[in-house]
Amino acid sequence: MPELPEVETTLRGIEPHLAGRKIVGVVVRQAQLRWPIPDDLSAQLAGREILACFRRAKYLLFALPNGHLLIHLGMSGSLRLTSESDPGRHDHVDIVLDSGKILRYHDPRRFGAVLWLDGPVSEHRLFAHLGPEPLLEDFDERRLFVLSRGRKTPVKTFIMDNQVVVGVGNIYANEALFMAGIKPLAMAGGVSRQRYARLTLAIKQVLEKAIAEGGTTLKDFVGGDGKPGYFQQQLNVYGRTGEACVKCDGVLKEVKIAGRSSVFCARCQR
DNA sequence: ACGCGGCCCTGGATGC
DNA sequence: TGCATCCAGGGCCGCG
Repeated sequence: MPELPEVETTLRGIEPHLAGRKIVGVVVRQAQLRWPIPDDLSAQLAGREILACFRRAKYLLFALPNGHLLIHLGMSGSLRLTSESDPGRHDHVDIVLDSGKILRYHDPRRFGAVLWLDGPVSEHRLFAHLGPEPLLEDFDERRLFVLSRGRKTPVKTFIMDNQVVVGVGNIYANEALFMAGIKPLAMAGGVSRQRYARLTLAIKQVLEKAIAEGGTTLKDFVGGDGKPGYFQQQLNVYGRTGEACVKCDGVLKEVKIAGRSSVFCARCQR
C-alpha cells in the first residue's frame, strides 16, 4: 500500500511511542514474508531499548544498541500501535513494548519484510546502491540530467529507479510527470535539463504535499495512529483514466510502462 | 550496462 | 450466487 508519504506518515505516527522504550517481547505468527523473518529476531530485540526510529527510502529502521530492526511495508503492509492483545488475520508480527503497547505488523500480501541488521545500515546490500532521498538537497536536476544521458528507458521508469532517486512510487511518478508536463513514455535520455528541473521540483512538491496531508488513502491505509490519510482526493491523474484532465479537460489516457499503470494527458504532457 | 518481464502473495472488483 | 479472471501502492532477480 505504501508509497514514501505513507511510510513517512507511519513513522511519524509511531515514533513518539517507540523512542526510549524497551522491547519486552516479540511474537512472530507468520515468518514467510518477502524474505523469511530471521530466527534470531526475538533474541536480538528482547530486553533492548529502541534508541531511535528513522526512514531510508521506504525502509523503516529502528536503532537498537546491538543493531537495527528493518521493516518494509511492501505493497500491502501497515504498522500500528495497539493495546489489544488479540491479533487479526494477517497480523504477522507483534513487538511488545514495556509501555504495554504493541507495535503490530499487518501485511495481507506478504511482500514486506522484517529483518535484523547487524552492521552499518549503509553497508547492507539493500542500502548500498540507493540513490538520494527525494526531499533532500542532494537530489537535484543535475543528477537526473547527468544520469539519464544515453538512457533509452521511459522517463517514468527512470525516476522510479531506486539507484537514481529513492521513494518515487507509481502513484507519485504519475502525479509528478503530470505536474511537470512531461509524457511518461518520453525517453529519459532525451529530456532536457530544463525539463528535469521542473520534474525535480514536481517530485519534491508532490511528495511534500502528500506527507503534509498524512499520506494517500488507498484501500485501508491508516497511519501509525490509526487515522486514515486524506490525499487520495487530490490525485490529478492516478486512478482517473478516462476522466477529464484538470488542466485542459481532455480525456486522460492510460498505458502500461514496465507493467505499471501510467495515466497521463496527451495534450498537457509532451 | 541496460531494459524488461517474472515473481513473491492475498483480496477486491469485474464479468460471464 | 458462484466461479474465473484481472488488477493492485514494491522491488529483487535473472534473462537476453
